[in-house]
Amino acid sequence: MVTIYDIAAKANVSAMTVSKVINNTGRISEQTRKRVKKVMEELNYIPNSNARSLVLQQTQILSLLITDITNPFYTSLARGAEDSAKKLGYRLLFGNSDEDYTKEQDYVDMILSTRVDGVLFAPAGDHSLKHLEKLRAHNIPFVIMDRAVPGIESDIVSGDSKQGARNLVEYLINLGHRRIALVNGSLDVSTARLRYQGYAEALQLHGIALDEELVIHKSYREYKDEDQLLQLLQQPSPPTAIFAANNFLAVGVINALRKRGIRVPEDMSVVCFDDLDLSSALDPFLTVAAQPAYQFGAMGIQLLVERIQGSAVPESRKVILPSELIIRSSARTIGK
Amino acid sequence: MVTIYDIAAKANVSAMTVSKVINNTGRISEQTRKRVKKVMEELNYIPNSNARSLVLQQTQILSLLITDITNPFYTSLARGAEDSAKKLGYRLLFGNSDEDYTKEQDYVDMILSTRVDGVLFAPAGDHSLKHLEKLRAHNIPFVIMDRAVPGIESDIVSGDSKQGARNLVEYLINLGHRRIALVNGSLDVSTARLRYQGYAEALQLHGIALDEELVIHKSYREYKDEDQLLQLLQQPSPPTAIFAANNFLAVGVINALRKRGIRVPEDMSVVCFDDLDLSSALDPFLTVAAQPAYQFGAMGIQLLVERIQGSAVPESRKVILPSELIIRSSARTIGK
DNA sequence: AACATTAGGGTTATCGATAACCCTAATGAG
DNA sequence: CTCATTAGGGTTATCGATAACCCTAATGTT
Repeated sequence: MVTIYDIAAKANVSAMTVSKVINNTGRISEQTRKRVKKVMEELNYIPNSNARSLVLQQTQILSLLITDITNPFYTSLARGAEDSAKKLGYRLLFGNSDEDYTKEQDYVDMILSTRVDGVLFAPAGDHSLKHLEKLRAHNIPFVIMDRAVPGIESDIVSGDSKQGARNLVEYLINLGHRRIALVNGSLDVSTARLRYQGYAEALQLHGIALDEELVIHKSYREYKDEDQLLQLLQQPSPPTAIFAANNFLAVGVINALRKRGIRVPEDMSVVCFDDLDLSSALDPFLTVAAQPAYQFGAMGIQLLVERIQGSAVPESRKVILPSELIIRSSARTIGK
Repeated sequence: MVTIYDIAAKANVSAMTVSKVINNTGRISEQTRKRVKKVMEELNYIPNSNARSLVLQQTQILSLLITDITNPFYTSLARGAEDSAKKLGYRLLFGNSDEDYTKEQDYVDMILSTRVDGVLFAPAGDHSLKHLEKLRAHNIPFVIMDRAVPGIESDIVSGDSKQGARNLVEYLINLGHRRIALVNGSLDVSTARLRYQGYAEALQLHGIALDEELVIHKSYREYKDEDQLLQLLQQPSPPTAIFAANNFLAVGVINALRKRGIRVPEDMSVVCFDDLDLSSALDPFLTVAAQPAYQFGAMGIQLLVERIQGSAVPESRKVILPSELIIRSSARTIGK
């Protein structure tokens, strides 16, 4: 690999002069500058960012840790983050924890040893606390995405899970549904708790008793376990509608229903949080509370960079992006 | 940040001893080793991989450059690559070129300056040649994914686009279709050329003349331009079936058709390359030639690491993964 | 004319870790 | 008892780039 010393030798200057040309600092005559630049091109010089980072104590790299790269919500978020990072002059190091705390821990160590300038962190859940504390202990700025983690104060960009859930459930109630089931994510994820609360509030507001028999808490990703769903349906007074707490759960629920010959929406209404992008483009079927995932990422990077550059207020900032109720055809009036 | 010198001072040894403990090299007594390790934990030491990379001349980082992070094909591929990289002890630096040569170039420079050990490269198209040549000029090993680039010899993992296309078109022919349109990607992408060839061969094999009026070449991502499609349909002898060269194009085509009140598959059959994952899980509708995207990534990393570690044969290796024809309901027998 | 500036560039130390080599006391061999 | 080994660890130089400071000749000032 060619280094600034190679350039220096060939251009008959010192390495420092080359460095000054590269960074546009110091006093260099136009003549010398041109000569150096020409040699740089001839030798195909590419600066070594490891060496640079070592002395500058900064890398111009941000890390984005998401929990599921196959989920459209996170890939849209990633694109928002990437575009925003690029605009601000940062590179992005992606990580994918697969909703797995062990993988998440590995990534945190990797992040620390890479000395990234900051982290956009979508936590797997409440137990991510110690990973965030580790980042903080090492003074790495971070912004939390999507899921709040009790016990940690920080900038965060999230959706309005409670309100979104309320909107969906009220929509179902307005269609005449009274027995509404909730297929939720794990309760150690903040969004799952809030969606549960929104669900409960909507019911209460309309004088409907919350029946815990109608609520399942599993994981946002285990959308293939059908046993619990079966139990749900075999109750004396089964639900007429199901609120799935995210897109993957909705797909799992609908698949399971169809396998049993239960049609959606004819026999069962289904709504969910998060849109499906391509799916919905192909077939506008699922009624959802869609979140502006791209904005999540773009906004997150912006907050993060402000934090890194010290231009942010000292207090932590909470950005809550509203979700949009998109009514399609997976739910219908009860009885008809 | 804590360095090995801090550890050394507190443990009353030299920095070199700490380094030896970390890397398990040299001769260190069990007693000293334990003492050093204890101090490392107390101080929460994390090695600086930039410093390490500088002297070792290797980073343990691989780069994965894809062309569209919102396409399920590439996200599955990314997961395969990630799992495989992790297993082999490498970190993964993602990049997303958005099918844009300029972005791709930026990423190549970034990759070079990061001094990654190797690159898994999904090229935007034929003009990626100069980017690959640049990598080669700098002696960075790479494996090409999905799309071959004329003019460059290298390891490559790709699908069998020609065969997959033939299968799809023959399937349509067997259903009785004779007027079959092709909505293709840009011809400066190898897979688009091969899918076109497969399409042509299938027609020829069955004695059907290829009518260029039925062929559109656009981009794999511009699936929203409906004008050309309109022309296609307004011909004297319009097509009865459409072969879309990838999943996004299929979605665009179907949307455009529906907007005009043309039903799929009743009025028009549609098939395509690449599956839609979530969509297909929700609604097994599109008949597709599905590629094993996860294997693409996993296999790619494996080839790459073999290349890096010098355990590969000197000749470049071409891995071709077959696609699978999945028949669902977006195409039907003509006339019925 | 004498001194102060400044343009243009060079020297040296440093970031954190490791390779290559060196050193010393203790142990072993004969 | 004497010399050779070895266990255990330390010294020094190096990776590539930059910060901080230094140096010299030319230019400007009064």
